[in-house]
Amino acid sequence: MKAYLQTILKNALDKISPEPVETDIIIEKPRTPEHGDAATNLAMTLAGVLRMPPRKIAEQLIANLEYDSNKIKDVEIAGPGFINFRYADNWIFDQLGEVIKLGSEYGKTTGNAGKKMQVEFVSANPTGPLTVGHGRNAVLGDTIARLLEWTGAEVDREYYFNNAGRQMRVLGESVRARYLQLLGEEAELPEGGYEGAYIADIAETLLEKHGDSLRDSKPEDTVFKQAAEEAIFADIRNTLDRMNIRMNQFFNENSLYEDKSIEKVVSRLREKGLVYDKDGAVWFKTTEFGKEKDTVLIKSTGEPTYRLPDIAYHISKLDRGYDLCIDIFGADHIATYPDVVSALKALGYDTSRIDVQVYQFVTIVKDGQPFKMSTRKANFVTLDELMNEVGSDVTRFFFLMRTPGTHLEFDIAEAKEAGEKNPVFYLQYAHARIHSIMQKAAEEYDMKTAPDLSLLTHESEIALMKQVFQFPDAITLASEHREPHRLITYMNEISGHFHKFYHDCRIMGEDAPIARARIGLLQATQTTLANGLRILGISAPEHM
RNA sequence: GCGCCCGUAGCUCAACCGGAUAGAGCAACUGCCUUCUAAGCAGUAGGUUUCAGGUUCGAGUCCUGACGGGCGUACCA
Repeated sequence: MKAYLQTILKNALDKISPEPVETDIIIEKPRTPEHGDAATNLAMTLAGVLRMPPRKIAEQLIANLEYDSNKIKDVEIAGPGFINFRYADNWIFDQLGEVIKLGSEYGKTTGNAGKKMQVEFVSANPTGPLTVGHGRNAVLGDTIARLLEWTGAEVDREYYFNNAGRQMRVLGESVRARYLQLLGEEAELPEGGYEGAYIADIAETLLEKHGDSLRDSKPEDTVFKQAAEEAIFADIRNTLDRMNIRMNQFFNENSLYEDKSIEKVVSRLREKGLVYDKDGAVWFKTTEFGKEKDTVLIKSTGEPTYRLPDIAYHISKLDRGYDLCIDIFGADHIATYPDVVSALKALGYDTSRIDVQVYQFVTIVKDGQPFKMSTRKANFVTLDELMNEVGSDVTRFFFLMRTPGTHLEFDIAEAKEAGEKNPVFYLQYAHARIHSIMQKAAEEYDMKTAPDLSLLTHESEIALMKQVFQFPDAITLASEHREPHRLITYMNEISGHFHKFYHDCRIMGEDAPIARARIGLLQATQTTLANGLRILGISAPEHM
């Protein structure tokens, strides 16, 4: 419908304008029902270009507007120059029939059909369990991937990690210390070691597996680190699994060293004259790209900084042929990606294929106080703990319901108490209620007969139908902005319209034709709710 | 110091490239279950969108400055 309105408006515009006008035609759903079902501000945006008052332009547009009366019932000028449209009844009923027919496919669009995309997210190094601090990243990345899938794209979910750095070395040494302690030896955690109880657990399984044969091990022996990495990754995968997140690939930073891509990046940049040696280190001329200082790529110790593998990693992504690569980054990475983009651009890559989404940090509030988390010091609330308390639906919903760009306050106590008050239940309850009615109705009415949907004339029925039709637009909007909360806003609205309808209109006890028509509307609504919840990765329960 | 992000009801947050009367939930108050799930519905109250200017037909949204908060600004990741 949106596209249809844009087309007929464009045609009308071509007729009244002496010269072709290039402009985006914006169709919005007005806030208040009195302003119709759809509206455009086209006449107002054109006032400057055409040098005419907006209302005058609107009049001419309408005079030249050719539309199908089976789709549009009414067009009017309102306010300072808005053009408001009202949908024809026939169109509404036809659409509802379509929704019922499409079922679990309803809402899928083709905007990104044929495109291969990748979302990289979580990407926490395996030094400890996933905490609520990782939660926002994990849920945003997965849901954005789902949204893109619904717009037709083929999407890979990738987890990037590094198991070779100093962090991991300290992790291994921490496990070794705990292992020796279990053997009764005097052993201390290394400087900055990991204090969490999970380290001792890993040491214990090593003891069961190897007995005391590792007593004479050296700190640099990798058996401890490997055991830790395996155990922690198993834990992380399990946590992600509980949240309905399944990665397609875990990408090890180390492979970029093994296949020499790191070296190649440096030599390629050097060829371009963007790299030089100074004080034993290798520098990247970021001043060429407007930065105040150049940046070190390889330290004088010979160890690269994280930027270098980051560049090589993004080259790998682009070389793998993705049309679009989305990075989900916390605000702490905000300063790093411009260097990556600069390097890629300098090497001739099309950086429009890279899309960095930065979300703001979550402030954890515990016992009424801001709570600073540290994996090393084992000051954290894990996602598993949170899910044990409130389940994965509430966990996902909580991280999705707010704009990624604003700070989010996460009060542990509040989340745990959420229980019946949680807004996710508002959506799920609507779904469960419909299921319950449908079951009862199936006993009473013949569900096989085709419903006469034109019997749906109640104010609440009309409002609900129109809300159902907004679903594909809501998905498109959320996926284009990479903002899942926009879909949640929509889901809240449709749930509200359903609950109102439920209150105003009955099924059971009504005459068969009207009951049958309402069941059709319920079916479409339930489909929409179920599909929306599926995109959000939240269950659509049949009973509550 | 400099850069990026944020500031909306008592609290947590919406507001679709700048559009019509800034909306929800929680908390408070008032009604609605002998009838399909009251985890619901209807209503009342709550706002100088942090502040001061500017841009224009129109600003919560864009620009400048101030104030407040977060994050960067490493040969840490």
